[in-house]
Amino acid sequence: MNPPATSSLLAPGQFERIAKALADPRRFAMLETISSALECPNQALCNDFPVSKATISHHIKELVQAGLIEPEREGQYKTYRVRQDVVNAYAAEVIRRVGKPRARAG
Amino acid sequence: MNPPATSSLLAPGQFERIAKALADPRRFAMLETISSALECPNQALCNDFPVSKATISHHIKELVQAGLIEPEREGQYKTYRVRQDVVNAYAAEVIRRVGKPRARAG
DNA sequence: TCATTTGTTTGATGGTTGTACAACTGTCTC
DNA sequence: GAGACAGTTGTACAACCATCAAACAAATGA
Repeated sequence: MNPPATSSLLAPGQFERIAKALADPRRFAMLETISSALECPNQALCNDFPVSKATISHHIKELVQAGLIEPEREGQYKTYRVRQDVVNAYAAEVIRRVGKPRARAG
Repeated sequence: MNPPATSSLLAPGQFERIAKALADPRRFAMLETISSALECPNQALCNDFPVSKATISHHIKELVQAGLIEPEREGQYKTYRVRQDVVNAYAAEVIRRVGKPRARAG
């Protein structure tokens, strides 16, 4: 029962999914673009990245499934927001797992 | 010690390399294993993971090239240590880039 | 030097993934 | 409903990658 501190935000398997989502440079750049605006319309991504809209949709899907961004419908359009708490939880989890010497459990 | 800024530790391109290195679950698990001991001999990895030594060598190489671990020769054997400063710098860089709303450059 | 142990490199292979094109769904306006 | 715009999905392909087996290299010990 005791939900531990920071990592409880990440569902099982989410850590790996995030790691994979962040691994592709283009996808990470898209995440940065989304992060650079409070609300990023999909079209902005189509303008900023020289890939087809299908590819953008694919990357967006990965980011959403990783829990890194949240889509918002605005009528015909779609915008996205970065889940900063998830990003922070991921970074914290990385540090917790490999960022400091493990306690000797002794 | 006062490790100055967090990201200056990462060389150009290292961020992407680290992201890719962390993306594979098995490789990350190896990094965890190395992190769990102050010095991890290669044999420990061979015992803990059901993959061939060639595969282990390959993953180790990736981790070294990403700057995440440092090899140490001990005569016939080899051990590894996690560069916690690099891990921390990576986590900090993730947060800096996408972990908080971008300043509006104002 | 030879044999053993440890780790690396090479070549091959099956799976994963980033990408595009085409077709589809959904929404808005008329 | 028709047409236009925005985004998704299916299919296909090329590049990448994790993996192994085998050959190779390096160090130890007899």
